Amino acid sequence: MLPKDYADQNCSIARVLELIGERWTVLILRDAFFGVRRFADFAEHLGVPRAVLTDRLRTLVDNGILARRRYSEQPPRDEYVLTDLGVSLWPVLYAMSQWGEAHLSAGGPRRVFRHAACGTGLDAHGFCPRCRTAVPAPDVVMDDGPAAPARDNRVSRRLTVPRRLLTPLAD
Amino acid sequence: MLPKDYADQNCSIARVLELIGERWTVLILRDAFFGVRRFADFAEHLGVPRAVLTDRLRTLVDNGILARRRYSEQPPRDEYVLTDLGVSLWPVLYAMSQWGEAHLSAGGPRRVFRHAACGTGLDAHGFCPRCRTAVPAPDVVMDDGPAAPARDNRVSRRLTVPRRLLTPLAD
DNA sequence: CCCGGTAAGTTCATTGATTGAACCGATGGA
DNA sequence: TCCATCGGTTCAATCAATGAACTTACCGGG
Repeated sequence: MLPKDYADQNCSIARVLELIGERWTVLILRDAFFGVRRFADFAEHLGVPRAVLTDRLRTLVDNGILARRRYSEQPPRDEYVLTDLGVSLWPVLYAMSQWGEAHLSAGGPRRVFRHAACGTGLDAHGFCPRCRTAVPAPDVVMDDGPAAPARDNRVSRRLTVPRRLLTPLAD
Repeated sequence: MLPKDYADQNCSIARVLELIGERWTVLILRDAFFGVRRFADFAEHLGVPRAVLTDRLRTLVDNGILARRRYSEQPPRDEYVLTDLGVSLWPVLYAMSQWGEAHLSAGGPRRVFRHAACGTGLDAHGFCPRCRTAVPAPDVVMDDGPAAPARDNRVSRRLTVPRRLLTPLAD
């Protein structure tokens, strides 16, 4: 979105939008929750221009939402993983997902989310109805729903389900 | 943000972002929940360029999130109010607000939200801990928190608290 | 040694969006 | 008559996004 700042500094929603409100940023975070970590995988999966991806990853790292980690010294290679602060954004993403599934997806949900501990589907608020507890992102398992889309690119095919959130993509 | 579309059509989050992901849109919705309805009030409160406001309001109306209603025939004057579909976006806004208050606001929350029926503060998920129930936007009362900002413009001053969400601004 | 491939970027010209100031038309009030 | 309000539109200048090409470092094979 935006030149990114909102003068309307007083509101916490405006402050959040300054961190995650730019175009592509929320989709980058969604992919990070699903296990995408590498620059090339984000670029291929999202179709985002590489220059924009570079900028967004840098902003997220600067704000402590992602961490850049070296996973290979020779050759030098970095990956981007959600920090604890980043993981705590899950309720925002989940709320968007649920609204979209409820109001924009004819034929049922594309994806469903379950409590890893018991396998029960989460409710609209991210609670496990069986355990009567809020389920944080690391305890969520994602699976295909009845309206699951075709996996039409290499990254999508590596994004196998059922899959626990934050589990890195296999090669 | 953006040219507004995301080719990655398969994901419900991407679809939601196509509706509410452009710059300013979420802040327009926030104001609509707080009771702002008129073009001039949105423009003054947000500091958004009028041409952009026109475009965003039109997009939201076209997608059924806001409704345009005539509130005066002579002179002809329209206002913008949330539809039921728009009101159902509250959990998305609430999740953003809670994350911002928890992680970006030193000195406690700027705003607090209570269950209108019992006066109890809502938890991080929008539940009333006393009634053990999810609280929809029309049953939420907003109030100043310990870090409440100064009211530095005319619209802010008309945004009195405590205030039930969706209650229109008085003149 | 040379060639091809992968990963993670950078550069740059073109296109598109945002900004802010100015303008407009209808009405209402002093 | 003059000024103000409301709800916009218009337009030039600025800023951001796009996509293709290029770069650097390394690895593996022949």
